Amino acid sequence: MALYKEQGLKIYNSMTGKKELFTPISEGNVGMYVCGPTVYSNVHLGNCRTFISFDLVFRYLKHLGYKVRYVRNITDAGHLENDGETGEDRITKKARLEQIEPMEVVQRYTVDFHNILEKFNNLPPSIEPTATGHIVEQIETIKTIIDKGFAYEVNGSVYFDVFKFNKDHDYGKLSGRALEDMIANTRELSAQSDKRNPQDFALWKKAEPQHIMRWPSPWSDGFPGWHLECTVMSTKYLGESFDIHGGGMDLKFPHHECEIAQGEASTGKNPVNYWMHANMLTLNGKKMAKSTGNNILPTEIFSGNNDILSKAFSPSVTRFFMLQANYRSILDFSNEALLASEKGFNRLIDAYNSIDKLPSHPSNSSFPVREWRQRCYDAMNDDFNSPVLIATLFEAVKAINAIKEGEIQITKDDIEVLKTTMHDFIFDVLGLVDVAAVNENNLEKLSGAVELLINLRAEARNNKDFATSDKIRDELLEIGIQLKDGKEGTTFSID
RNA sequence: GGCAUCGUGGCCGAGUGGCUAGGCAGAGCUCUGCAAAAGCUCGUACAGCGGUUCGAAUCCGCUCGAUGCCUCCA
Repeated sequence: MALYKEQGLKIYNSMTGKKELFTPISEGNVGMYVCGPTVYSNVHLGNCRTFISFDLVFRYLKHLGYKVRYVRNITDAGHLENDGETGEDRITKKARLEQIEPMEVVQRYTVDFHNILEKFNNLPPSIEPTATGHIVEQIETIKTIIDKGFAYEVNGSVYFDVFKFNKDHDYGKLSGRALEDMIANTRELSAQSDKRNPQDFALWKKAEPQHIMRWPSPWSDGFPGWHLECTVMSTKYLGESFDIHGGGMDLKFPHHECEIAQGEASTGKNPVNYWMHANMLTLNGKKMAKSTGNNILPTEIFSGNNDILSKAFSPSVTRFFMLQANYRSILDFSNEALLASEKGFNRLIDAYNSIDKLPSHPSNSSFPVREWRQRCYDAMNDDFNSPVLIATLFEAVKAINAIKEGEIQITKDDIEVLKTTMHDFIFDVLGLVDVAAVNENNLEKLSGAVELLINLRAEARNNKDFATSDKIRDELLEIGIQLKDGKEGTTFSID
């Protein structure tokens, strides 16, 4: 029996503001769409948080036994820097600055995006469609929306008629806005507009002569509106209605609101059952953003080459740091928080690695392993509450250490359950990586060498030659290998 | 200005109408040749002011503050 049948997963639905029991449209199958990046510069850590959050969702759904189709787009068509009617798009601008082709920009930063997410041990999505690869489909959807009367053409551009849509639909229901309020609070736009109303948004834009990224369409040589690609590609690969749509909080309005409008206008159906929004990662208390320069790149964290951190941190430690907060909470990035996470992470991994050496008791188990395992699931079932999961895993860390000390007992069967559960959650669900264990072949040789030193040190200690024993201990520590004297002998860990 | 979210101990961060997660840091103890590691113990926090309640940090109202969105952004 699939796990999902016995575990009641609840998801916080941004649309209703409530945690709801998750029931996919088709039993056992999940369709999930997540808004991907615009590839015009290096992906920064704030971007990564969102994708790590949804990687957790993806991993847990899979762990529960669902067959998941995870679609995440790459926005590679040029979109304008602001809502003005003229101006350069981001990708073209970058291309001009770096004196390369726009598609070279796209390629370069798509590769960067993939590399970084791989370092964070994110699983690749099932389908990663690009906006430029779906121009034909986007044009078809625009035609449909025009036919249904929810869009109009002006001077080669096509706009979505928000006012007309709002007459018998609710534009703003996701973000809790009312169209009337938006009208009252509309900012003055200096640029001249072809729109009937400022709230209308572009489905197709006629390209200015200097605009390089352009495609022919029935209305003009131009390019699609930003919101359209997600509607088109989610519909194409997941259907007119699908289960989960995710993205960063900052996309809730207007991007996701527009997606709903486009979907409902073109198909008449509610496109998404569960909306999920990952919250922002802040730096110095402010949102990380490419446009303001308030950000840090993952490579700067891994290398330690930055002004914020006192040392380098591995991708897994960084990921662990993020997973210690709920995806719906704002999380502030700081050196102190990373240092704390690193210690905790190492303690967790060390405990896991020591399970194999635990002594078993023929009959007694004073640690309630099965009850504990269910609490791990309970945590994740409660809207992917990774911080509570981690807290629960630390209960096992305590137990493991207590067993090691001989303070409590556990049976062989329970050790097996403990180990499997720890492995499932640490590595499969949370997606953490034991850096030292990655290269197992070399680790074995290294272990042999360290064991030799441990034995030499033990001999020296027996002979009360503490100068030698301390030399071995201290110099190993300097290299990054810590010896740990316990009741059952000495073990070691590698930083 | 509008909409939204949030304000938890030294720091990071969960959670809940009554039984006060977890990590890091700190103090004491145990173990140890010394240390580290590990274990045990300790610290009683929920912005402020009112209200509802037998009881609220948890519900309601107000005040203050922060952040996000309202223009591209994960």
